[in-house]
Amino acid sequence: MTDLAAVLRANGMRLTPQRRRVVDALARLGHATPDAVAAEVGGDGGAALPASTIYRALEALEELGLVAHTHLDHRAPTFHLAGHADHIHLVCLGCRAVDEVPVALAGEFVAGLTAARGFRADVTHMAVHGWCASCGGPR
Amino acid sequence: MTDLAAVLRANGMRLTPQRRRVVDALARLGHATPDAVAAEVGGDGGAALPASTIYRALEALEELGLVAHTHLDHRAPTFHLAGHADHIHLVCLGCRAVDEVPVALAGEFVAGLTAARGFRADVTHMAVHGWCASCGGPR
DNA sequence: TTGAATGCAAAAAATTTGCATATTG
DNA sequence: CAATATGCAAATTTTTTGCATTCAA
Repeated sequence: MTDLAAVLRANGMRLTPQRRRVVDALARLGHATPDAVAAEVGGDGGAALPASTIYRALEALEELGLVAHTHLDHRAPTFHLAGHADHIHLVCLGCRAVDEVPVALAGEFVAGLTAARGFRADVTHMAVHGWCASCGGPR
Repeated sequence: MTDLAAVLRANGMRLTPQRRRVVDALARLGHATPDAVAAEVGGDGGAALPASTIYRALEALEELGLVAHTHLDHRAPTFHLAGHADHIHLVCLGCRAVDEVPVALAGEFVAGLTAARGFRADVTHMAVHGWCASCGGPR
């Protein structure tokens, strides 16, 4: 909480009520598109925020690593709080279902990337596409 | 080649010169956004194709598993031929650089997903975000 | 006080859709 | 021939930008 303000301030940024509302919305939703965030923010009785504010807030928060995003589907990016990111998304190309698995499953993979390229993967941003148990695969 | 036509026909679809040009463009580019495909298709001296045709061609080809896409950056999806997908993309959140590593690195990870959920991951569609060796990471 | 953020409105992008017409198989 | 695709133009959707004004620190 106050930590939020601290991180922002440490980077010459400010904790505005709008940004707080965006963070709260993400906390409630788990993960959501900018559009969904806008709807949630406006839904709590408060006045809706203009799209530009939502986008700029998400961008600012992401820059500091407080928020991250993945692409679960074709269009719209899906944002979530860094703290909420405790799972990897499995997106079925057949039925579009989204499943989640613990990040631990990718442990070796991540370690391998670091070893091979010095790349520190943020698996919490990851969406893996493929075919779920019920779907046939490309036909 | 003829295989392309065969797969399309087997699904009640047709191999039109436009679709062939889109496939050729992807083959030349490796991977590209719909916009880049349009530019490449138009660049070879041939007439440019309307955006809708490009989108519809990519959609049709993707449905059959002949083409796939990833999200290397925030916006635009990046398409590539199924055959070209022999690597995983590492996208640096710091400098936006895109590196590639062999899919083999994810072997165990993929196997784990299948074991845990019966999910057959198509790693060729995967983009892993994180921080490259030269970039500091979230600050 | 003072630079960072917001609101608004307008501009850009990026996709999608309707439909008459042209084409493939 | 008959059903699938294309071309075009218009409509959507999504995201970005400019700027005067407000507000957090």
